[in-house]
Amino acid sequence: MDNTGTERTTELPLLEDCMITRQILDRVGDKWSMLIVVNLGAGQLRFKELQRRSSGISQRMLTQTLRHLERDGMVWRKATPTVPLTVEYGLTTLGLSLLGPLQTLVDWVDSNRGEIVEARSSYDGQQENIQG
Amino acid sequence: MDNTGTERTTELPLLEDCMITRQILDRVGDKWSMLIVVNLGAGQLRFKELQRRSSGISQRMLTQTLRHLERDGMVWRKATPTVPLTVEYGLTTLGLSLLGPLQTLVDWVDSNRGEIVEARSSYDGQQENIQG
DNA sequence: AAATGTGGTTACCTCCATGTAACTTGAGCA
DNA sequence: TGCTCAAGTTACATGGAGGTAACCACATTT
Repeated sequence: MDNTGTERTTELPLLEDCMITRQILDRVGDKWSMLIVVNLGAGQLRFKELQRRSSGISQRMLTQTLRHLERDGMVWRKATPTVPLTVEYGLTTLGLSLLGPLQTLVDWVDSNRGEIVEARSSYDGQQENIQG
Repeated sequence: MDNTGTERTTELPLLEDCMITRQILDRVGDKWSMLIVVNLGAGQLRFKELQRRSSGISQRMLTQTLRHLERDGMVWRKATPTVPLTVEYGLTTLGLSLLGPLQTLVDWVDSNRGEIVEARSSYDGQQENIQG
């Protein structure tokens, strides 16, 4: 209900929505976000434990990914001022609700991995024949 | 279970599968693939028509994205040697089967866009207070 | 004094996805 | 002679995602 300047209640919703959708899907499609969400799906975790379970991620990328997810309201962060510092991360209601759609996609990949791999070999084989 | 070199039928499926899953999700998450798949979802299209419907994509990226999707067995290509050349693109059975999971994800984003945008504003507001 | 552990930040570098623009092919058409 | 079309290919430039490694603060342990 906040109109900047003159009323624009239902104006060009498609273009802006499309951009936001793309931004969000970019997040879903980035290298670590989905892994983090899935890893937090089982329950809250501390930073180091989360890093251990997300094999290969660096501190820098874990922090960055968590910040992005926190900004988007998928993940909460709770720091306890013990020594050393204790920080817990977990999924918000929003984050939890993403697990379903995500799982649908992962299941699809699992079901079709064979066919995709086969298609790739087949395609690459063709290319060999065409090129040198 | 560890045979290096000899028979390896169901060996370390997790690691390799995980990588392939990631590769495929990377494709899903790239800038144009999903748009192309959705645009082809309604039926086969010629190159230029597909480009027109995928607002903003360049010839180069359209070709590249289509090649990737073709390689993964999602899209078929049929060139007819007319003059000028006529090329039709469409979704394979595999590509069509992806539409469902994709739609699930897009629907989730549509349902939660408001909450995400709000979370972002809120988060950015906090940051302003903390930083200068 | 020095190492350890947690949860970061910062500087720096590299590679790749993407963008822009020019060129190609081959027939038709002016 | 040159322009146009479709469907690309190629060369070149660039931004940003991601990686590496060093640094920090603080208290405890060795």
